[in-house]
Amino acid sequence: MSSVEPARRGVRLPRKARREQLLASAQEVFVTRGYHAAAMDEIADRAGVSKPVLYQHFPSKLDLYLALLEQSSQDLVDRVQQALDSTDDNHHRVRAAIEAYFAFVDDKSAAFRLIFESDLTNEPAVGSIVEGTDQRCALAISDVISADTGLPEDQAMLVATGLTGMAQTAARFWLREQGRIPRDQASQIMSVLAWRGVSGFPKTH
Amino acid sequence: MSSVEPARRGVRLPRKARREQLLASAQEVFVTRGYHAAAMDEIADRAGVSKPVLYQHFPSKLDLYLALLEQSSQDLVDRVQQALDSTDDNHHRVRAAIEAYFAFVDDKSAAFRLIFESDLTNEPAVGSIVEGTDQRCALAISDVISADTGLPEDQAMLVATGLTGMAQTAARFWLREQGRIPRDQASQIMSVLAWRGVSGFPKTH
DNA sequence: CACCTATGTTACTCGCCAGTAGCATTCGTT
DNA sequence: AACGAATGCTACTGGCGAGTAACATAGGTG
Repeated sequence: MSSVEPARRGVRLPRKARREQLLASAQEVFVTRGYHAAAMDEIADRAGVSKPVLYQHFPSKLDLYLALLEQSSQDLVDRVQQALDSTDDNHHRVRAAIEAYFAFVDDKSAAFRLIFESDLTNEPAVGSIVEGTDQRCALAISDVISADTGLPEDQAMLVATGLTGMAQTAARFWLREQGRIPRDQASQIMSVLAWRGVSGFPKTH
Repeated sequence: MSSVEPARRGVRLPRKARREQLLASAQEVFVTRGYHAAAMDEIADRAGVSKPVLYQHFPSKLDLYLALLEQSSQDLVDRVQQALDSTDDNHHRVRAAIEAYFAFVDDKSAAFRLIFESDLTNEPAVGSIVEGTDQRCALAISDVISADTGLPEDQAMLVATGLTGMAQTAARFWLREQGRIPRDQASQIMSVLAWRGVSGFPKTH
């Protein structure tokens, strides 16, 4: 695992490559320590570089964090959107969307911690990204629900939000208990649960 | 609202009463600012008292926070347990348990922010309380599911955890959007969704 | 090869805030 | 009324960590 040991010092890198490396280091540190306990010195160290270099690439700790957060947010939203677009059978849609949450949580980058376990949600910029992520996923799901059931928008959005919460929580639980249940089976069970729930609402056509 | 304006200074209180008042002040501050942005000075101020007095009652900021966290954790677990004990009709159980989440989130103390939106989950003591809360609720639900369906324990726990996540997320969403859907109706919709989901698993008897 | 810019370093400052030392005041008790 | 214990206050320390000033060197280019 190259990601665990810090990079060697004294190696010069072109600006763009250094930036990418710094983002990777920052992601590891933020993900394991959280925002508050993460030290800019540690992030720099892990990239084999000193702190001022870090500040040549990012104006502040918050900006660095936001860059990573936005990236992870978009990643999740994309995964969910792709899952919904991957078929037009709603049963399969549910299956794919829930699997998307499991895959996101199972990603080795642990990016999900930034979104689902941020310790800076009181910072407005962070809060709005975190809430926005959930909202964008829920909106995509809600559109499908609205289109294929008689539920008014408000209620469809409530149901969709509940389902994202279910998927997220179940996926994180599965990750903690890894080994007891295979991923396929876990996400399958949750899909069955969710599908039985939503498929019972009145059809419009 | 007496809870908004700080208490008058210069009023002496017996130890026990002061402690309760400090806990109440701390709850307000932690809930609105989060752990990190909460200043011990502000907590003391809000109780109409100076900081050293606060330290006569609690040895550290963390201890103070933990005291509140444990209280809120127990509160939620109790509500869920009581909901499950309130009937032996599983349909009603689901309804009552989900309503418990909505009621907890709707409580004016906003205690739910401590549990569901803590910004100190990296502190082990805090993390274990927060996870433990979810786990204790899920366990209580899982027992019911296990007893009345053919699901093995692992899977029942997964389903139960997913349901707690759904209830929690939906309740918080409802709170943000307050006014658009009455609480009864919102928790009713989620109950229908959840009940259709779980009631489909094979019965043992 | 000499110069100049990119990249990088060491060693600070500066503000914030949890926690404390030492002193003042009220109030019940005798 | 006088004393002691409980309650409270002002004013500090000490450490941590984000952000910076000033200096150093590699390496491409004429």
